[in-house]
Amino acid sequence: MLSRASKYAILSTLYLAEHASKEKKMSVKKIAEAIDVPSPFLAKLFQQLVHAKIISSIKGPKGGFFITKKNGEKTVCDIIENIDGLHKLNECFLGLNECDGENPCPVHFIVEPFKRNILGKFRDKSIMEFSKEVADNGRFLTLKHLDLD
Amino acid sequence: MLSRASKYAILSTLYLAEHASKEKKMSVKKIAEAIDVPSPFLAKLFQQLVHAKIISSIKGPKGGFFITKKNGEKTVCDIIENIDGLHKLNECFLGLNECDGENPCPVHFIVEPFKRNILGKFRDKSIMEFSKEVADNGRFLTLKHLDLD
DNA sequence: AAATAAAAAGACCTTTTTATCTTTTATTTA
DNA sequence: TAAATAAAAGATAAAAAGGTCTTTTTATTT
Ligand code: FES
Ligand code: FES
Repeated sequence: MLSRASKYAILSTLYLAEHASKEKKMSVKKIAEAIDVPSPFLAKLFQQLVHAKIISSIKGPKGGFFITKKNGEKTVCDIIENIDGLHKLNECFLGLNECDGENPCPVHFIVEPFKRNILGKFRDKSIMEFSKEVADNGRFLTLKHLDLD
Repeated sequence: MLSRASKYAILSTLYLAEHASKEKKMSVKKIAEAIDVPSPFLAKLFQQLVHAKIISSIKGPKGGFFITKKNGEKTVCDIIENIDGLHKLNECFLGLNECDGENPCPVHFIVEPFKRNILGKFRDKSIMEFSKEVADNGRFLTLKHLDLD
């Protein structure tokens, strides 16, 4: 449904929202390490997110990425839109050219409520609100801590 | 979530279930045309499905693909398992290494019920039953008929 | 038996996605 | 001002997914 690129971007941005700020910027390397994604790839993605004003960056020593108040008002939807395109969230589960109730595929009426639900989740809360909720509810952005094997 | 390969395989098999039988076999070409998928690609997929005893085939003139009573007892799950692997239906929506309620990602509790639902749909009905339901409820396997533009 | 129709098998090609590497630019600090 | 640090930009590479083509095998029809 979502590309890896989008998934990396979402998790990394939420991580950034929780752990960085204008006063405490973070380098790509640190973030990539923290949530276990390939850092040069993440660097590319972050470039796009900066461009889309979803996150901010400053070059040089003591530089890095962070999220301003303004940035934090963007949504997870905005991330997806800028990496994959929003249509990726609305494709037919079985690959029909369109997903709509007029011409439903065999699983449309199972899939459609889910899609509405997740779209709402990604659209109706700002990244800052979403991030707070994630932290409050003890959701995970990585399972790195489980690699005890 | 599912690869195109799986989607093609599911749609084509359901089409076969509805339109072919031991007495009325169908060639790849006809099926591919009917549901609008690339025929050499579908040929490959059907090879795998024959191997997995999900569909049957006879070579030569008057040959083609069809579904026996025995075949019809398989499930859509079996198709997915043989093309993509079932794990594709159980991956974390945001790409965490595992999807489980002990270590949920930010959207786990939205995604998990949907996954259970769709898995049930694909597992608890035989392909023949599923196909009948699809026909009875007027679900579509292609939107070819809409290409009036 | 010869011609033909269709699947099986496997090699091959193309595009997209994922990932890396290198150079440049901006900023800070010593 | 020089050295160091970190992002920006862009070229490149590797892998996976998607798709095509050719040859072989099998069955049927004439
Ligand atoms: S038509 Fe297939 S999911 Fe809506
Ligand atoms: S943990 Fe992400 S969907 Fe279950």
